[in-house]
Amino acid sequence: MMTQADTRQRILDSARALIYRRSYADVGVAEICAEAGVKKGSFYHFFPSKRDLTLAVLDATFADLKRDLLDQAFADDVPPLARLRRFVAMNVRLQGDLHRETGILPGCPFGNLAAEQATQDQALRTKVAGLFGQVSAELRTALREAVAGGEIGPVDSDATATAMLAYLEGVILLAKTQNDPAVLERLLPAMLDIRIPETNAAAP
Amino acid sequence: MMTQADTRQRILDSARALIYRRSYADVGVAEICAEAGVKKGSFYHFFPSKRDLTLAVLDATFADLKRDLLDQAFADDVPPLARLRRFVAMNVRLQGDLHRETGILPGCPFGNLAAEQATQDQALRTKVAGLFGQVSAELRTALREAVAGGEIGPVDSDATATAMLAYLEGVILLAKTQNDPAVLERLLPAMLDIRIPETNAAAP
DNA sequence: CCTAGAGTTGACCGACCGGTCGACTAATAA
DNA sequence: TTATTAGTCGACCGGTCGGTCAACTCTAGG
Repeated sequence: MMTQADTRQRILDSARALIYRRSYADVGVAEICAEAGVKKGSFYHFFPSKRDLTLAVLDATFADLKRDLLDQAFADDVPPLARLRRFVAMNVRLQGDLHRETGILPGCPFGNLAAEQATQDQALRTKVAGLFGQVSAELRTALREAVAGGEIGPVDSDATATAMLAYLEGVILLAKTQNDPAVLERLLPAMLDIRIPETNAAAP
Repeated sequence: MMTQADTRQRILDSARALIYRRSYADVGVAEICAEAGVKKGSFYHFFPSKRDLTLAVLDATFADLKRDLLDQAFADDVPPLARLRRFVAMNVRLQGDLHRETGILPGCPFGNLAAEQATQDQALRTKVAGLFGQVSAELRTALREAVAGGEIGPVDSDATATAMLAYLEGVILLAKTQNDPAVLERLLPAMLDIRIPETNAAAP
């Protein structure tokens, strides 16, 4: 058959789409296999468990996110603050496109999984925590460069970056709850104004 | 027996605790019944379905939240901004206490459910959306009074209230992902600085 | 005292869960 | 040619899922 050894990839793709549009617990191995046109025996040839598959899905999702969103938004062809604006605009557009195409606003694949599984599966929790860390690192770099370039005053770039990520996640969650991309359009630009000042740890 | 007609309440309490510490999908009716010391048949005497039980759980959770958190934080014994500060402090303390007692940071019961079920169950989604609306209404009132009293400059109090709620949800989600209440302590106070200005819809 | 209905019980349902396994096929390497 | 091995397949596992049901007990009202 023309279906060579990309079986693993098809499983990965199906799982990613299904879990993203629904949830981890609500999508079974059997359904993933059916979508991928693969039998269950083959599934367990490539992945030792549904959990391990999900870990791989997270990595694949982040790889695409980095290529299509982070690397584009934070490219240094514009000043740091403009990169942040671009990042906001791309997030708004992304969820808006998804909503227009599917009728649902699926939210953030990482946030969704964390909310669902963080208290039950430490491996999934720490994996998501690591990916969040990579996103906030991009924000932090942009913030540092904005401070260094005098675009903004001094801030705790680490805390501010995390706060911006938190705000992004929260706005996306609210938009998902209302199934309305307009929430993102109205609220997300305020992410750019978040500032957490440095704590001067200067003891007497 | 002394277990009179509070059966319904025991089911409600067990379900609430289990779903909050784990997730909607991972907690089964059988487990809820076992915790409540009730047989499955009795469960379905009081609730037509697991979904309807969850709707009731959400209402009960919000009722307690309103009594123990919203009514306390937004009492008018202090100026509006001080109420917001109190609201922040109470949220930080609440999640911190939960983490200290159980070792896990369970996050927001509404946000968790929305992230898990918003794309699959419209009744649950709109229910959570309504509860979020009630929380942001409290924030909005405080903001309006802060503006009216001159504590802060003019803002779009509706958008700002929603943005504050989004930030709260996002910070709680990040803290849950890292299972670390320190995230809340460090980031949540910045909620008070969020401002979304009015859009002057003045057409020419 | 009798009846009606609320509440309780536990056995039971079909479907599905994540995961296993041994038989098989096809390609590769010695 | 033969031995090895990665990949495929589908039947199968015990357990659990949400939900049903007929029979039962208890209690309040007439």
